Amino acid sequence: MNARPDPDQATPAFAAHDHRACEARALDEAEGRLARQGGRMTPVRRRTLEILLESHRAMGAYEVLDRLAAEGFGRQPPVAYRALDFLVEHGLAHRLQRLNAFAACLHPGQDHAPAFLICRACDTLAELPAPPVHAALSDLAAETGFAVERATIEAVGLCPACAGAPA
Amino acid sequence: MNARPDPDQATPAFAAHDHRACEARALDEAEGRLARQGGRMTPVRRRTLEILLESHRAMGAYEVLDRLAAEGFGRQPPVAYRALDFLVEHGLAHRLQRLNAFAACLHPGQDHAPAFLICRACDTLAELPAPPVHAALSDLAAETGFAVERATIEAVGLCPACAGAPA
DNA sequence: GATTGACTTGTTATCATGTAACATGAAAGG
DNA sequence: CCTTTCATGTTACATGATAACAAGTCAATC
Repeated sequence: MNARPDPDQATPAFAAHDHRACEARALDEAEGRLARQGGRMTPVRRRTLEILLESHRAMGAYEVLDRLAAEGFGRQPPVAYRALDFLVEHGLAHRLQRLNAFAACLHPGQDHAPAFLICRACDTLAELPAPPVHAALSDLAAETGFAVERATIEAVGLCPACAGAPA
Repeated sequence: MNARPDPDQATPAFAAHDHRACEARALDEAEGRLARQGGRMTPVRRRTLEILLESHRAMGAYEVLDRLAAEGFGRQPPVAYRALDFLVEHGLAHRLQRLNAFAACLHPGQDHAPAFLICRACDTLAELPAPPVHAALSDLAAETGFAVERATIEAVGLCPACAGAPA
């Protein structure tokens, strides 16, 4: 129930902190991680990670690309996408995803706190009422002082049918 | 603990069911809802909803657009987007969102079950370790027989700073 | 130290997704 | 009938993402 554990561990992003150190530590860990995993930390990749680390914000690939181009790296989309993909693959960055797709609502009217289950084999989508999950999320967020207004909860996996009969 | 409550209420999407009835019921409820809310159920909108209801799948806007165009409606993107937005606004469809953006990972190495908190005012993003939320989601999913492999949990709201000093 | 092979970077071209801005058309209300 | 409002349609563009290919780098071996 301690809302502020070791700041080095929990890094709330909202709290005031020594960002320079925060950045340096992440870069440091990255180097170590890559050394152990055999990945190569090249200039573009390092710079890309630094750019991402500058702010506690999610950035679009093209925003990153602009920065890279301004510093003499290639100005074509693949340059940024490749560096970003590399970082994600090695656990150094996250991709915040969106499906950009629509589905009919099967529970209109009921109070809405849905979660979505998407089968990666047959693309079937199930909408579940998920108040407990939303509650768990809101509680966690509240510990950092964040007020959740809307939440997106999507799971990818295998539906019973596809799990039973893998193609 | 009943894995199969009233099928009319829980509609698992994965279970065998009378889809014709399922579709009809949703359309029916939609009409009622719009009548109460004052929304207008026009031909494009109705057709769009029907298309979405045909399958338990999420569809891309351009996929819907192709269908609409083939049936004599406009063939420009806004036609589909407007109909879909309308349905979403009136609670008749969901938009499965993802941010399509990147952020540096602040907890590399730790076992990863993160949730993201995105402040809508300052765009600051916090990454939280959220095993309880993932656990709650997996438990819920397991009740339908779905095996979660990856989950995306994103919350939009106000960070403490922006909540305290609303611009 | 030359050669090979894997990997990285860069390019061009194209596709997919989403929106802004404006013109026309139908419908409800006075 | 006229006005206001909302729906539909268009063109044009912004943004996000990838395929396919050419060239450079680097380490390891022969």
